[in-house]
Amino acid sequence: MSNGAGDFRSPLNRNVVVQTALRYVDEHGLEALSMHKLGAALGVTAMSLYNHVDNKDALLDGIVEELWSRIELAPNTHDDWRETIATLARALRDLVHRHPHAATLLTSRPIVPTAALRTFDALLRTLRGAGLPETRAIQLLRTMLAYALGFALTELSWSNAGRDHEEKELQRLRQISNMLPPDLPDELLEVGLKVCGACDMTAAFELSLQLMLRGLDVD
Amino acid sequence: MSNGAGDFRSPLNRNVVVQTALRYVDEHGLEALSMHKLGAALGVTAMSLYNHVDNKDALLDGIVEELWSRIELAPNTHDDWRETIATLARALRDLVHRHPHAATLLTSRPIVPTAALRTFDALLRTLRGAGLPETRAIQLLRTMLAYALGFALTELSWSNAGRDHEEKELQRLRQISNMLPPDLPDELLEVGLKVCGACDMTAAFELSLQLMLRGLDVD
DNA sequence: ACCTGAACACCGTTCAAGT
DNA sequence: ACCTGAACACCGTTCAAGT
Repeated sequence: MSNGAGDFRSPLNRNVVVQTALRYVDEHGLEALSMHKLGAALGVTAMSLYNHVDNKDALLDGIVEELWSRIELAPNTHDDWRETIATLARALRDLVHRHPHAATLLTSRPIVPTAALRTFDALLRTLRGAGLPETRAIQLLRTMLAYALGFALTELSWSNAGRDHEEKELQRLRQISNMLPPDLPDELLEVGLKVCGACDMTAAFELSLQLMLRGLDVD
Repeated sequence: MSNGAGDFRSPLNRNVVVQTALRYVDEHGLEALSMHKLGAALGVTAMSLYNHVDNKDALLDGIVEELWSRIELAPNTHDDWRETIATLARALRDLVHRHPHAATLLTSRPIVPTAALRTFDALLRTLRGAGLPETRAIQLLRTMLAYALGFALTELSWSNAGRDHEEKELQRLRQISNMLPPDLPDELLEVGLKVCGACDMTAAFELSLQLMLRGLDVD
């Protein structure tokens, strides 16, 4: 018996290593991920992972690839390019919400995986098909990327524990005050509660999204 | 002689520890920061830092505080609230650009320092003074925060080495292709170059900014 | 081809001890 | 009050050795 999973386990490969790493981060947080512990989770020692991944940085890059490959664009039923681009924004925010602990990697690892480019390519095609000039389409894409990713990441970082909006008001306040400085002057407390208050973030996201698209529209 | 700086050095305090930490991250990158090395940079052993900071997480939180306190809002000369909010967006992007290695902390540490709240408070006052309903002002603030932070962070992560736009075209291409997968299909290469291409990011930022503000305007 | 043991320098953190 | 030495468990990574 050479490992806890028995001897019938198929040999490791890069893909299962990366998949397991993402699952591990989803469950235990990014800081908890180590080569040793990931190895243990796979019934193997840390050193064995280096047969499938160059080093830890490469593993993190692998997670980013995996994230981009899991983006789920809603089917583009409407023939409106504004809806198409809104779809990307929602899909990105969804992705961040599904992987809150791994999402920061999307802006901290400087790589653009194939899966991301495929998504961009499809979107640019649609936009061009709708008659948008190419430079405009690219600018639009970049803007939406930045908005959706930025919104989701700040939203997440400022309400980390806040799973659902179902929680009790009192513990919501407690949670917000944990993010605020303990020595916060009274006159700033109100501002903190307002800006960090959970409210309906989905609605806020949609509203700003529509505003942006309208801004593009009147051009 | 108890340390490299001589015996006349004034005793450490939390502020100089945090300041030095930020400077260290600015120079050597976030990954390079360790308690041991920060101690050495201060002419002291790692353990001594724990007299001024609870632990490394608290140190990182301190850096986030420091970052927010270094935001520089351009003076609000115009009486136009759209310019006021644009000023915040530019200041945030500037801040990220001035501290590219530390900036990711802004969305990975779940705290909202006093300096941030003070900035928000001033802005909300101005917006209310211009006649905007409070809920609208807050939503506007959140949107701009997300947009500016998101734009700057994605911009940074996808052109990490790209210091100035003055660089040679060839090495710019080389740099981009470093971010792209080595096995990228040809048909996606063009998309990658377009989306990641440096172009004039400041202009792109401004353009989208104006579009968003215009979207708000026609309401 | 894949995995391991032993080993390395480095990490965060503690605690008792020094001044 | 502030700093240190010794010590701890835990990192990432290498390499020679096993199958």
